[in-house]
Amino acid sequence: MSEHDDRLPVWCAGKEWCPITATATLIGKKWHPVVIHRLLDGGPMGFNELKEDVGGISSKVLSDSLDDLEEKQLVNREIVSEKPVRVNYSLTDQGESLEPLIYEMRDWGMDHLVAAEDEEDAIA
Amino acid sequence: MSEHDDRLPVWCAGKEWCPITATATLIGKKWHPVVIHRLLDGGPMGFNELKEDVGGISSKVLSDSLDDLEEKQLVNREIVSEKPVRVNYSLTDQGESLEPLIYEMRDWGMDHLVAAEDEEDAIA
DNA sequence: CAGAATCCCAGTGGATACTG
DNA sequence: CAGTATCCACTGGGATTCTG
Repeated sequence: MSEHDDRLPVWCAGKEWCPITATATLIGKKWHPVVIHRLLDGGPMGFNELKEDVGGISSKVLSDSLDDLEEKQLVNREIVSEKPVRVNYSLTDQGESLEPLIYEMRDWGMDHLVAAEDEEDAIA
Repeated sequence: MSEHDDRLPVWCAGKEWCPITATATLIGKKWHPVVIHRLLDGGPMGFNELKEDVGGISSKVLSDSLDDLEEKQLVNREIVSEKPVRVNYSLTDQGESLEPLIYEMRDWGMDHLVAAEDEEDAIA
């Protein structure tokens, strides 16, 4: 542990290191949570399979996202075969550990936003 | 319920409406999670109090964030007095319902990123 | 199949200064 | 006290095209 322990309350604030901001920085980009969710739920898979599964994402953006997630140690990239090229994406242990968080996001959305959508439909 | 129910698995995909992306859209901006966390943990408070509490955020950005959170129905803005101007920010019920998610973010960060920080320190 | 290369744009977020 | 007003730099993400 570092010297900030006596200054920083457990919950943190933005002044120094903040676990919430840190977490948000890791998975806060547009497609990251969904990509992780697909890998959690669908197991290891290839690039185009993942692309299909995520849906609505371009190759470039998925590629960028995967690069970022790999750099952040949340996703493993494994070359399975050379000809034809076959790559397998899976979650690292760190990535897998996000399971409760990702599911919490999904469940919250289901519980609190579906209803809102329906209300809007009702109004419209 | 709408007609997509038979096409969309419970977990969703990006193709149509996705609860994960929807949730991320709500709280995915840089300071949103921290602001919500401060309000969860510190109760209703005024603008500058919140600014201090969050730490490292400018007036403009906090103002923008609060506008956005208010528009998204996660935060209440209540004018308490006119002279001097006194405003009170608090969470709506919808905002409060994010408690498990926000705490999950905090806890995950504490559990999985503090160690990483320490490793980096060790290497450096 | 799994991307890389380019181009481009809108949206954040930060700095600074000012106000009712 | 609680913001606004500017200005700006950055970058994330989308469309399109090309490649080993």
